Amino acid sequence: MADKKVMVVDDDVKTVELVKLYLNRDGYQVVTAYNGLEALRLARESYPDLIVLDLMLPDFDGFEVCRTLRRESDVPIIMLTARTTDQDKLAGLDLGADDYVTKPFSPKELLARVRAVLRRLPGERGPEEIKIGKLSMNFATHQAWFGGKPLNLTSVEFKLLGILAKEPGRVFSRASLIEEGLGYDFEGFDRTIDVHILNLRRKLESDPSHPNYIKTVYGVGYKFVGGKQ
Amino acid sequence: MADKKVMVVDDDVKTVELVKLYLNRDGYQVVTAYNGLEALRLARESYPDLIVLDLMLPDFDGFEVCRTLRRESDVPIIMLTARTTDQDKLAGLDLGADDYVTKPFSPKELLARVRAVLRRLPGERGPEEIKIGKLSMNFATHQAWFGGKPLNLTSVEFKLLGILAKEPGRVFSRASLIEEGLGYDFEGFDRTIDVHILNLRRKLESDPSHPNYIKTVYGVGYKFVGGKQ
DNA sequence: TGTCAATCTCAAAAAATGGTGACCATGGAT
DNA sequence: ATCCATGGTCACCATTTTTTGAGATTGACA
Repeated sequence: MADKKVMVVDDDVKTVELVKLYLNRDGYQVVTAYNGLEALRLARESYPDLIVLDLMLPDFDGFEVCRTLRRESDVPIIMLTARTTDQDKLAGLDLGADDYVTKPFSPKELLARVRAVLRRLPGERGPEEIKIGKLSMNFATHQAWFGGKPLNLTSVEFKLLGILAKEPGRVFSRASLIEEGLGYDFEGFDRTIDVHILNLRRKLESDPSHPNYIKTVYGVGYKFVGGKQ
Repeated sequence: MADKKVMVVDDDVKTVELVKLYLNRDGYQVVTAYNGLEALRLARESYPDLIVLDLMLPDFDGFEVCRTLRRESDVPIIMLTARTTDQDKLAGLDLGADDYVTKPFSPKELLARVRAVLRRLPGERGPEEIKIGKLSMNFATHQAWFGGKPLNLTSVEFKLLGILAKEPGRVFSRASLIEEGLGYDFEGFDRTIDVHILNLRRKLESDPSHPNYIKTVYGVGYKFVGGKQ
């Protein structure tokens, strides 16, 4: 999944830095602006996937920026506001902001909302279902079938098979399977992958020692293929 | 947009004034009534676009008023009810109200619902009612039935079950259940979800330790399924 | 064919996960 | 004030999953 770009607009440098830190740590690319004019210019040239926009800006306020942006694109906007009265909240939503967070906010909450807004975006959730040869996987329900029969996979197995099956034929190194499947912070050995692959093979290959679907590419890694190949 | 007219009916003057204040401030025209008879008379002569109606009125109760009004027009009605006591009374009855707010309510919340009902924003509110297998839920009245029998759910339980049941089969992580059900600002642990699920199971599974409907997906989260699966 | 590293396999050890009862805090209702 | 429903937390346990270690096997290549 390509990194999403988030633009953070606030006149307070500390706030911007804090938000940027958290967003970066969660894998987002971040661009920053400290006033409305800069925000508009940057939005037009860097096409962020989402904008976190403070209501109070030195030149003209977030309302104005929000309205202008909305005339030009339908980029999701999360409003940041220190005001807490109901009118402001509702007015903010009316302007087309997708969500709002009142200051002071916890970075965790903002992060959660950023994720939620991006998740709700049409098409951003990736395919819910794939079908390659005899394998079908449904990522919404976490179910997989092979030749019509349900596979009883653990969550790691499901994740790994998903990574492989989403790009049939492509070879994934153990390192990249670990990163994507077990997380960047995984500290263990890459032998672990071997065992998961073994278990997967036992669940879907008729002869696990001579796999037809989950193939080893000697010295490189593993790949999934739809049929004999 | 032309000013919408909202009729507020409650025997408590303070409540009426508060609601009126907020509605006015948000650009609505407001007419008020303090008992059922007055409400009916006023509804017939002033044609409000929406009615906020207290369930407990001095002369005859909101049930009667609601039913009578509904016989004469399809004006949207938002019911105000006290939290637990009236909830039992509501069991099994279809009032025909469009939404339902429990006292004590924040003016902010009521305002949001008024706007939602009047604007009928597409997608803003899901379906008012769902039915999956033996489960039915009515989101307007906050009632749920299982196999025809009313479930006595707390508000968190109702919300969580609603999230699960709106997309049967879909697996929800504890994190997303927290975000959607308990709010983005929830600071607690995800074990809290487990306990709510436990309580839900006790209320609708015949054998809570071997659930047929609210299933655990080990290492991932929970899902609701209509029947055996 | 011999050699070495890569991979496979098994089973034990370790860790993660989820169910559940008990406890506490809060806030309404009585 | 007292009681009760609600929601949150904790700790213990059983179960399941994940990881590891060690030996067996396989593949590439001189």
